[in-house]
Amino acid sequence: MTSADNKYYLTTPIYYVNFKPHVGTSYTTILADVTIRQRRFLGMDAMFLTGSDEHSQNIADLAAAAGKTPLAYCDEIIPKFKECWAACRVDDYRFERTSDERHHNLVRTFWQRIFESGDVYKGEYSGWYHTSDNRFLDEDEVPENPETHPRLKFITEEAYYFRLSKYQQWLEEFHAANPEFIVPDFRRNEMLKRIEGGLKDICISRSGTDWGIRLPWDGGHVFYVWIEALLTYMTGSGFDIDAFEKTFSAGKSREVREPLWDTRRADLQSQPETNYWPCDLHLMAKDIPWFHVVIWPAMLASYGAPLPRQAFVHGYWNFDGEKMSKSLGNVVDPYDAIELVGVDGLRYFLMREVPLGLDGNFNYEALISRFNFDLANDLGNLVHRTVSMIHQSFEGRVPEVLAVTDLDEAIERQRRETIDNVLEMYAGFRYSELLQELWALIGEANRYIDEKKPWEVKKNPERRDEIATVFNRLVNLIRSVLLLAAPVIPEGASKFWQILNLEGDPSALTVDALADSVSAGHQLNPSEPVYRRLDLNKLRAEQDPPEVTEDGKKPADQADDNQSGTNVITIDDFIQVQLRVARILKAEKVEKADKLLCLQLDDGQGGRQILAGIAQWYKPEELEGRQVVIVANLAPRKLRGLMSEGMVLAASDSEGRLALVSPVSEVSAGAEVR
RNA sequence: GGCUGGGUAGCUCAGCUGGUCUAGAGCGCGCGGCUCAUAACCGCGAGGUCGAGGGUUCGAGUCCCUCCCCAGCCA
Repeated sequence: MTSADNKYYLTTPIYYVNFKPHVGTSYTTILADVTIRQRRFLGMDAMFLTGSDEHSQNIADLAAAAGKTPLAYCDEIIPKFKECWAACRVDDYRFERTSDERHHNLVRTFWQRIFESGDVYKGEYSGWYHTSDNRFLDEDEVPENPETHPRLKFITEEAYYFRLSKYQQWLEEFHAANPEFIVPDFRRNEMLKRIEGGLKDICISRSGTDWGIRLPWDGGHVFYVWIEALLTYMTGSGFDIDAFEKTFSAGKSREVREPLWDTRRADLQSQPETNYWPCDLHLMAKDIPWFHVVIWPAMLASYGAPLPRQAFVHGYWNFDGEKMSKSLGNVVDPYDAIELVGVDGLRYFLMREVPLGLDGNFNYEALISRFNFDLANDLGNLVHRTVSMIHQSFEGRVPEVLAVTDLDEAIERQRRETIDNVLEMYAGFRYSELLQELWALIGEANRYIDEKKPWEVKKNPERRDEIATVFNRLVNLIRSVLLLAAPVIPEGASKFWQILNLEGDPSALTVDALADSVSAGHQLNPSEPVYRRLDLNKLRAEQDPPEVTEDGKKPADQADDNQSGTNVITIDDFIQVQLRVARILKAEKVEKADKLLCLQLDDGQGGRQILAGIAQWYKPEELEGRQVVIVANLAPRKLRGLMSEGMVLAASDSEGRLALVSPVSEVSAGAEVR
């Protein structure tokens, strides 16, 4: 790329604003943000556009139901999107609304030219219209009794059509000449097959509604949403269509740029009014590539504007293997994830979990595991142990490289290779692979520490030079990792950067910084954990609603009983249950639960709280001071909003009588029961 | 129904044009080591008929054929 081609412009789809964002839209937006951050790191003038698609019939309907104008309705929801992006650490973008006047102007001018060129004609359309998908259904999509469907309306109307069919051959040539246009390639193949299958002209207007942009040549019609919404990509790029029209008329545009897809930014320097256009990348989920790789290029070809360079089609997010849907109630709210593992945790998970273009599976256990293992243990602990040791043995100053061994050279070599590989993977949007590559280096660094045992410097001062080298290598390795990972984990990268007491912020630096290194004698700040690992068991307990099992009755457990038909267990099984004696310090009834008592116990290990279903048999006051036997290693869980960390043993007979189990004579609290 | 891509350790998946794959990684599990560190880190183990069957080849997760199952796109 030449310096004239230093701009990088990408778009997310402009979202329907009829509900707040969920992980799916957050994913696309984070994908955009990571890409933009990385292109800026490469020194590019990178910009991304997102926005709102407001002219759909179903927004008009929702607004009407709420007694508002569609515009006012959107005004209220849009801030929710912006807040969510801020929470995801996506904060530098342009937001374009289809209701924006600048956009309306562009749409009118754009289509007026196409209309005049003869690619638009008047026809009639009738069919079943889906009011929330905002499109007419194809014949074969119409359900059995469409009249009973709440969102379907039969509509016959005069309409204008765009001659998409005319562009079939052109589209085939375009895609043949631009094999990288659609990523990943299995999506490309799907689209190519459909194009080969033939193209129908598409309806571009609707009548009978006021909500939308009027056709400049026929005020009785409004543009069909998709047809104008795609153009926000141009509006948002700063494309000045009026200026462009002038140079176009002067013969400066199309003629010097055939074929249209050969346009480089350098060619456009005589036309600064194009601004960030043409787009370098359109990001989208797998439901809408048809619009972006077929209709959109054909529209641009008809108009005569430079074409976008690439479209990246990603998959959907499932939840626990099931489709996420509002009716199933399993739609993941990004705020929930952020609350648990922070922004970096969410961003890292989303980027790490999905290979190029495939569907992803979201579940909280996986989210937490990734956070704990990769961010807290591998990366976080690597920085923490390294910095801590440098403080202990080298007064917090990065030592000099003195004696260099094979191992030191090997780790340095891997550091360099990783940099090259990761940069290449960023270029191809291979985020999951790249994070694996980066974490392989982190793993290598942890191994390096274990092999070099730098803590021994205290006992073996003669190893001081050798160990000095180890720390120098480690600090520089960590620094490289932070620079490369910053687009994905901007928050943590910045905090680690501060611990290393480095200047600026890794997100604000560029590739050149990878060639620099920390000089010997550089003073580090004290370390503290940046990512704190979460206790999965505790969280799991808090999530489980109590409901059943609090009366102590055990449902037949089919999973474990099928070994030999009996209930015999081995000593190994038994030993796993940790039984201890504990003294009841305090007992009180739990509100709104007639069986439960909340017990405070001295278990000889600092005390704990257990909820027991014994209220019908024991009064709180007669329990205080008593010794009982508890299961000490039972996973904690929440009952009636209170934590229960274990279980108190009690015997119950066939007549339902219940008696607590106690040692026959006093023993010290915490005594093991065997 | 057509087209495309898959079925590899308990789970999630790597394995390009056939031979360092006598089949790998991460997680989980088991055992061991270390102690600088966020109960973190490091090492070892699993004996997986690489969906089933047949074929090509000196040699096949890796190529060909048939079948079964799953996913995507289209009709």
